[in-house]
This record gives sequence, C-alpha cells and structure tokens, in this order.
Amino acid sequence: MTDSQDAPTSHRYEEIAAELRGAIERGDFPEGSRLPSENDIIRDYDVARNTARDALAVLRHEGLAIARQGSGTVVSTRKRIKRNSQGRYSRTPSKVNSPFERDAATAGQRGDWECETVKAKASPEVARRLSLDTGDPVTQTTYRFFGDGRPIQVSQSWEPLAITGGTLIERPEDGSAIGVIARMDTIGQAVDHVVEKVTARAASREEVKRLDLPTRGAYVLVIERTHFVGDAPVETCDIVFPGDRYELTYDIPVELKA
Amino acid sequence: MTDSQDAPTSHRYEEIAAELRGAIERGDFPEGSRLPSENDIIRDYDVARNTARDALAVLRHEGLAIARQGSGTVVSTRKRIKRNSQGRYSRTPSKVNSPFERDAATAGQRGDWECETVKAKASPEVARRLSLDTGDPVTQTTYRFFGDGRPIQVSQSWEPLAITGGTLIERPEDGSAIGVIARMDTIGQAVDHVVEKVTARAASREEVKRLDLPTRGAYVLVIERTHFVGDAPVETCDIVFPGDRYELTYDIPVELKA
DNA sequence: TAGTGGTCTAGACCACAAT
DNA sequence: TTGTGGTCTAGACCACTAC
Repeated sequence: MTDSQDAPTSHRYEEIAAELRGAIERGDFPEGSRLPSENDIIRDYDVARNTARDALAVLRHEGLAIARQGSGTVVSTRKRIKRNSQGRYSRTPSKVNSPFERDAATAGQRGDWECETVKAKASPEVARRLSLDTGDPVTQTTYRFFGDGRPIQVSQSWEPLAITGGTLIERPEDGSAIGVIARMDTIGQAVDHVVEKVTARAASREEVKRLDLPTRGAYVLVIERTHFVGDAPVETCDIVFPGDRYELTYDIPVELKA
Repeated sequence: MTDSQDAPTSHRYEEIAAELRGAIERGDFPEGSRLPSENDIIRDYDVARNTARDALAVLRHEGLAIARQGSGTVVSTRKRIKRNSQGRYSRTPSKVNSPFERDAATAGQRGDWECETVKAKASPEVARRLSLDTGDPVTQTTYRFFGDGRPIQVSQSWEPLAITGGTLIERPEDGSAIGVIARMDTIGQAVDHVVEKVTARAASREEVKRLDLPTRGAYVLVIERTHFVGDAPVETCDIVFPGDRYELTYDIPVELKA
C-alpha cells in the first residue's frame, strides 16, 4: 500500500527529503514547478553540497522529481499511464488508433509514434526467441512513442523474413492491417496466444537518452513479448517503459470447472 | 536487448564501473565474491572516496552488486526467479506445495514462507479495491517468502469478513484448501478471473528492511492483485518483489475468430 | 553572464561486521 | 580491533540552461 509512514531517521538528507516530500504532497510544489535548488538547500538547512544533493536524490529516485542540468529540479508528473492487456490482443483492432494512443488518451495525453524498419540478421537472443538460427534474416522495426511530445516508450520488434518475406505485410507500416495479429491473419498465420515477460532493471545509457530519463538511478519496466501461432513464434518484441510512469494490467481468466 | 555497448564516457566513475563490470562478466568475480572495497579503488585508481563510491553505486544500481555495511560489496546473483501466471490460478492446485515454492525450486532455491493473520478495518485503499466502505471488517494476512533463507517476496492480502467470517476458511492458514480460488470454492464463491496490476517504484524504508535490500537506490516490482467472482472482488493483495530478482510471465490467450 | 545540476577532491566521524 | 560501507563537510571545476 502507499501508507508512507514517515519513520523518523537520524539522517540529515532523509529529514530534508521528508520535508520536501511533505511540501510536494501538500501541494506547495505543484507538478512541473521548481524545487529548491541545491544552493537553496545548502543555505536553508545549513548543510554541505553532497547532503543537499543526497536529499534531492531521494526524491528523484522515488520518481517525485526530475533534475535537469543547468535548469533545476522540478516536480514530476506522478500519473501513471495504464497499459491493459485486455482488448489489446484482438483479431479486430480499432481502425482509427493504436492501443498506445488509447492508453495515452486515457491518461489525458496526446499519443504520437514513429517507426523505422530494416532488414537484419537475427542476434543469438532474437534467434532463440523466434526459434531461428543466429544470422537468419529478420525484419527489425524500431518504435518510439511520445506522450504529449515527450518520449515515453521505446520498442524493437523482430519478425522472421521466412514468414513475412515477399508478402504485403513484410513491413509493419505497409498494408492496411493494424497490429501483429490482424497483419498475420492476412497471410494465414493465426496467432492464438501472446506471452509477455515483465522485468524491471536499471536503464541503459542508450535508454536514458532515448527516453529522456535522469542520468543517474533511472529504472525501466521491460516487456519481452512474443506472438505465437501454436508453438511457433511469429514475432518478438522488447518494450521499454520509464519505470515510474507506467502501470501494466493483466486480466487472467480462471477456468470455471476442474 | 542486453547488447551492452560499452560507450566510452569521460567520467572517471563510469570508467571504473565499466572496468569492474567487465571483470564481473569475464568471471573474475564470481557470484557472491567480494568486489574491491572503496579503499581498494581509492588506491588502485587514485581517486577520492566519493568517486570510488559512485563507481560502486553504478554496479549496485544495475543489480550487479550488493553493498553491506561493515562487510563489503559482493557480486549479486543475476538469476531471476520466474513467476508464471499460467497454472498459477487454478481450481485444483497442487496439494503438496505452493506456486511460490515451485517458482523457487525452478530457480534452484529452497522456498519457505511464513504468514500471520489479523482482523482489521479496511483502509480507504483496501475498501476501494474490495468495493467496501472504509472501516468495514477485513482479515489481513501478511506473508513473507524466503529463497534459500533470504527474504525474497513480501505480500499483504485482505479479504472481506462479510464473505469469509464464520466459515472454515476465515483464516488462510486454516482448512485444507490451498490458494484463494480453492478456498473460496469451499464456501461457494466461484472465482472466475484475477486482475494483476504491475508497477515498479522505489522501495520504501519498510520494504528495504523486510526484503533486506540495499539502503539506497533499491526499486521493487509490485503486483496489485484482486480475485473476482463476476464483478465482485473477494480478495485483494499487494505483492512486492526485489526489482532486479524477478521475472513475471503472462500468457495471454487470443480468441480464435472475430 | 549568472545560476543550475554533474563530477571530483580530501578530508572526517559513525554504525556495523568480521576477527 | 580492524576494515567495511554510510553519512557529512567544505571546498573546486565543468557542462548546460535561461536570461
């Protein structure tokens, strides 16, 4: 639960962080507003530079604040974007928008995205996930998603050219079908289940850049997703989210009788 | 993917971290072995204390190392415990072990757990999730799970006493049925779906203590789970995992025809 | 140009673990 | 008692942003 008992600590930086956290929660610092600078904290609390930094680092790590070099530390948006598995994987997707755009709209944001497809050779990891041999030809599509213009999700998708090569859907952006399931249907590949593996880990330098994350201490949620036709994988994808900005929902049916 | 391109940085602490990371990946420091101490790094690389600390902090945050006050910084176990939704929510669970014990066994660990049940009044958050009023009576059960003796998962579960009160399954540890679905079946409550909401966030001080996490920069995976009978929630639960130690798998069926 | 956060130095004392 | 990581001080220079 989020019952944040303010257990008193004997550490100065924790005390300062707790005061600032309280001020944020009371609304003294609305979302997007600037928090006291390190120099302000040094003066107001009579501490050294590192202690002021440590206090702000606590808030940054909690996802409450974002530091930007040269600009200051501001209170971040705490609303999480909800990504729901239900209705996401359907044979008859919406013709007018993507699941991501709907998720963004639910969070009150405008969703945009861009993608780029290239032909590549399967890395050992991609080959394993697609039951191919290393070096087999695949299409690799890189997506970047924006919420209100800020990068908020990146993903990379791989499909075996042995399946899609020469068809109308060789490139995801071609053809009229939206979504892996509908696209695969048009070439007779009937996807019957999707597996998503969720992990959390520290953001890589590359992800820090692409997702505009704080340079230190950022973590991401990663979904490793694979579409299957029976036991045969037909697409696999890595989806990366800022860890403090997303909520992933799964609705799991329970069979009615034993 | 995990293709960690060692992009050169001009920062001393990143260089040191990269060297240590490389040494770990080469196997120079096997899992559980001690990394160079801060004093070692100060001497070997001729840097100040904070720079040595920053280098180790990078590895800690990546989940590669764990610092223990008074003891040293050791290479952590990289293997994630896999928690699979499939087969987890079933009417006919195993009689001999719990899903958690099987997950631990799959990771080559011995799983133990303990729990404690008390009667409580629903907090606003619990009331919302169970469609109750704040203050309504509930049973609250606190679980703690251990892998090879070390705490590895904590959870808290709430059930409305209006449903379970006076029955044989009022307390989860009573009766012979294992698991929420089988228990609810014995009192005629047929669970038909389970919703899991997955988030990542910074670990609270309480969780740092209960999960034996590093004191700074730890993050956790949280599942907010609710069992439903139709639209009626009959149990809700918060499950907290160390963020770098778990992998959550969801198998999502796709309906066969439009 | 002034102010911000990012990196770094060179010390200090403390709590804790191993011995 | 010794060595470890955790906290803290009091400075410094740098890269970057806003003005």
